[in-house]
Amino acid sequence: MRNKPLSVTIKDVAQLAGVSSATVSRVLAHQPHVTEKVRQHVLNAVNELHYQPNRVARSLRLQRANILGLVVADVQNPFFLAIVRAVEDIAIAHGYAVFLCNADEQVEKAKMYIDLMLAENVAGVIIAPSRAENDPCLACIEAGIPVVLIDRTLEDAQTDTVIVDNCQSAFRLVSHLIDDGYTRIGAIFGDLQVSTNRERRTGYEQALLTHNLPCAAELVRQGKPIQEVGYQLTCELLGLPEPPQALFCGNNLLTKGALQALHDRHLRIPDDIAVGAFDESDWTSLMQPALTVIAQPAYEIGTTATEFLLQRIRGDERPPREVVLNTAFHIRGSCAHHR
Amino acid sequence: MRNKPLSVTIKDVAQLAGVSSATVSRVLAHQPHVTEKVRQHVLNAVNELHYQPNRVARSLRLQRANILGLVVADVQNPFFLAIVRAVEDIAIAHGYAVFLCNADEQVEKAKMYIDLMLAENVAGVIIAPSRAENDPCLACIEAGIPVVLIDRTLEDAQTDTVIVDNCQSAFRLVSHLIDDGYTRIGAIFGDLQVSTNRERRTGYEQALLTHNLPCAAELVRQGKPIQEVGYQLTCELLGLPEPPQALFCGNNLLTKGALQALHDRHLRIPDDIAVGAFDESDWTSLMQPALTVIAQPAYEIGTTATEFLLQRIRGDERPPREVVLNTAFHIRGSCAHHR
DNA sequence: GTGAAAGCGCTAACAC
DNA sequence: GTGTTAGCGCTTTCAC
Repeated sequence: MRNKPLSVTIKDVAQLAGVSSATVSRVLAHQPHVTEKVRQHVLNAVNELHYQPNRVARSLRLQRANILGLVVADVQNPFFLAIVRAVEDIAIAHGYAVFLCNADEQVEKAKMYIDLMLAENVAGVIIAPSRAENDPCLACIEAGIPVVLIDRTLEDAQTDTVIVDNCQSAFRLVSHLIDDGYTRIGAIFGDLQVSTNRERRTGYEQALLTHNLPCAAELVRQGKPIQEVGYQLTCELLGLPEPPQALFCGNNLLTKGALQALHDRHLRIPDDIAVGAFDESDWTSLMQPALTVIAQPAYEIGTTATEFLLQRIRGDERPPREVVLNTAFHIRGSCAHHR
Repeated sequence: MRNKPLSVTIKDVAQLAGVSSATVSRVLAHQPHVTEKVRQHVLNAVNELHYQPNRVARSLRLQRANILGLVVADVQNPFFLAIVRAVEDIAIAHGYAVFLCNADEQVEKAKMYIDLMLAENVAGVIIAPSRAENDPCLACIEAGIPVVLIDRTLEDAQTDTVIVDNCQSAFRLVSHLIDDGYTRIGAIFGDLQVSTNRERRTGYEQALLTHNLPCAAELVRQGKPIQEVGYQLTCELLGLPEPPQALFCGNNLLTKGALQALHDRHLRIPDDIAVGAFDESDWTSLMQPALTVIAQPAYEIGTTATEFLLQRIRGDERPPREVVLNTAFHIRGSCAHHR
């Protein structure tokens, strides 16, 4: 085993400053009742020794680490990645480290990570699950740790939630397609156990109904929100006796699969089939033509959630809040007037 | 403040099993010299109480947490993201959590994170910096913590390194362009302080020299490896009196900027200009035409580095190793026979 | 206003 | 083979 050089402890500082470790602790915690002179001595000693408090010891003593847990369903999804960055930015600014957990669409992995976070005494947790399984998250609430949910709601969890208006956003996009003259609009969604996907489908259906168009069950498909499934579901739609004129993709990974399918069949966008999708990605504007999308305020979701969490950690006992953030609608070349 | 319910400690287990906490510790550490009968009693108690060792207390006691630090230059870069996933997978399998730090191309941020990691007693660190600044990383080595560098080498740091053969890979790609008949090949690279970028440029130059082509200084540009800079550098090349027939992009973010620039000027690939690039991204095969790229074995870099790090943590004192992994060359539609 | 001392949960040296 | 105990570095009563 490598031998780690001993680091400078609070005792070293106390000794150099000629006070007790209790006093050093008080000074660093910005507590009152410390003489200004003593305070200066302590601060000088801290600087001289480059003292950095041992976060582990503090965690053990306080039974709470200055760490925020963050569980996302898939870090490779740019939507979640933007959230990760936001949470990190805010957390760091408040002296918290972030324990990032990539559940990777697996409930067992999420559970394992949450147990790990609890064992690390995290101060609070932000969870952005993609599945309906709620067990892991509830464990945190049971453990008395503040929890903020993002991206989707959870029926059995009464806790702060930050989401977007999925239904309204989907309604807007599909309505736009209808206004462009498309009447036969296919749609692919992620698992319907997830509130997000249910709401997006509802928005899709309501748009059709509002414009007196039929909701053909054959035009709506759902599956695991990954690229391969997007590819397959799109192939199914294209194989229909009467294939759709336009396609609504309910998630950015499904979108990638769908585009791959259209590409492989040499279908031109929007001439052969129009496309509108949920989620902005860095390649959506690079495409030829660029993709019409609903952009979620991912970064803002992250910052809002983190601020809520920090409030709870500080002891805020208000009843749970649900914040609904606005999406942005970017109309680009992937849909145009039909025919 | 919320009051956290008391968690079950090693003492509770000891009491239920009718042994001392030391024995429980021994059983859980898989130490020998424990009667099978006692062992069973302890394990039963552990299961019954759902005991989970407090990782914080263990860290404090051992002066070393079961946490691996991972510092990447930019998590939004798919290359680093793949590494993140790899490190996580291996670490978790060995009972380690991962403390992910996104340096975000900022040395100060990297330094701050590294201080934080040291204060958290991480067992070891994997660093994938994008800048030449080496200070933060050296702090770990000084602190006696095992360090594995990935993606690039660091002259003043004698420590394990996992990289790819950037020079050879660039040589291969540029040679391919030359074989296709392109003689005037522009190139854009990230900062030349970074070994990776220097090597890629060397490969580019050697390919030209080997094929008896001139190395025109005007055709080579470098800057911060971000999309905006890629855009700008490409515009500069296109603005030359005699613009390049082909473009070699030395990094995936530069590539995105370059493609955006070509797109904005309505240049067709490969008819107007051919493109070859470093790094596979999820959109490179989605493009029309798909992009010819050198794919780095990002996941393998991550797994290799993590395995090295775990060996060092276990006390391996071998001299530092440098592993060079192979890249893959995917020839696609973005370059074709010239004229 | 400051110090002494206990103790967070765990491991490892030392008894027996 | 198992128990007793000290102590990791910190915060926080409780004295004075």
